[in-house]
Amino acid sequence: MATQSARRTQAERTAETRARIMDAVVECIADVGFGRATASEITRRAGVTWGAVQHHFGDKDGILRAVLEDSFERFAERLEGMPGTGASVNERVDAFINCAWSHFGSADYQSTFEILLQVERARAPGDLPTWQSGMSKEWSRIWRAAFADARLSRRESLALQRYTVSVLTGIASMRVIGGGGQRRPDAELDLLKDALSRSLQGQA
Amino acid sequence: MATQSARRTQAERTAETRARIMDAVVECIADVGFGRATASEITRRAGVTWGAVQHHFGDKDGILRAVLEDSFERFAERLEGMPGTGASVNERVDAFINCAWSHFGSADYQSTFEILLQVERARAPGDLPTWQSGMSKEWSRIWRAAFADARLSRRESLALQRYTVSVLTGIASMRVIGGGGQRRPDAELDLLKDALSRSLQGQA
DNA sequence: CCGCTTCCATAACGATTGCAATGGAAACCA
DNA sequence: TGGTTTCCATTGCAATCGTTATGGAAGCGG
Repeated sequence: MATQSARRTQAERTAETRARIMDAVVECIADVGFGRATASEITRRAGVTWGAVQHHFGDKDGILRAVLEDSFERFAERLEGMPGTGASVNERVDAFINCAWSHFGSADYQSTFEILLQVERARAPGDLPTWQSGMSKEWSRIWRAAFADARLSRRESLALQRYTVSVLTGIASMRVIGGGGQRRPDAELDLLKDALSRSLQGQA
Repeated sequence: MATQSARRTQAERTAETRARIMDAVVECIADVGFGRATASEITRRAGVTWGAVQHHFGDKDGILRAVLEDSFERFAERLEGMPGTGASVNERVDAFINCAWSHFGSADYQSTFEILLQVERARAPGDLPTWQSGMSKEWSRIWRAAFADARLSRRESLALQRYTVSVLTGIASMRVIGGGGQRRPDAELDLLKDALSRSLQGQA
């Protein structure tokens, strides 16, 4: 099978190697945690050597940043298909949260989250926070598009957005530190949806 | 000054050395992040040598666990002084969340949280999750004492508790990965309080 | 078919890590 | 006051980390 590997274009080889390395990083962190996701462990899982990593990503921080950007990108793509102002507020909230949770609740995001924490703590004081530079703008744009008809001040809207992100992040975090959170946090998500629907409809 | 140090009881020496080491761990993680909180950096900040750490805590994991336990303990103590069922639900919710946030929002908790993530990922599959073994019981007991009069099923009560912890954890997490969160998240906390008050009073 | 570039494996390197072993000073107990 | 225990500094070590330098194989353009 796949003995075509003797005949592949450079672009194909590059794409596959990059994907294998990035997948290995995510899988490795998910399995043994960030602290034990060493360079040798990553290369072992990816089935490549460190030379390959060096060629494509430069150094270890390079892979981590690439994984983060990839995660942000796929999240933004996922959010694109949100229903417009045609549907009811409740329906839009439901779709939005479900979609967002399909990202925050994914196994991959647990790894991304650990990378995010680690990279963020190593950030130079002058640089923009990783979340803000990578995700905040997309998130905010899509949010405004989905809930453009809500009668909220800019301040109120931002607070709601921050609350949403915080809750999703928190539920995801608890799955890590709380351990056995294989259970789907439907109750928590429902509480979040209620709060959103109520606030977006101006019910103080 | 403090040349009294030539005359101190063993218990005093022990207490001070332990406190200095644990404080150094927290301070170190808060400053440079868990990844760079190495043994030498910790001992440098504490003004002791590794021998002292080894004597009191055994190994590095020992310090981390001690810091976690200490954090849990102080949190439980803080929660003890909650008003009983005399006050109104709104007042109790307000006091409870303010008190809980004074823990989750503290600078120390950021370090604790990073330790928690790291230790949890290194946990053996059979062991209890750190949060559950260290904090869940106390939390649940105090919660039930504070809101004993709420007409909620056990399932609903647990969901509310989990939601509360998730939101607080999430807000705290966003301060780390979002960077500039020196701002007090009053708006988010208000949204949480509203959800709690409403649910505890049975307003579907 | 052949130079050239891209891609990746191999094999070292220096720096750090956390830990074990030993020794001595201070505090306690009699 | 002398023996014992507690406390902690020192030193050395094995392991491992991430990185760099170099060489060769695979695809590409002429």
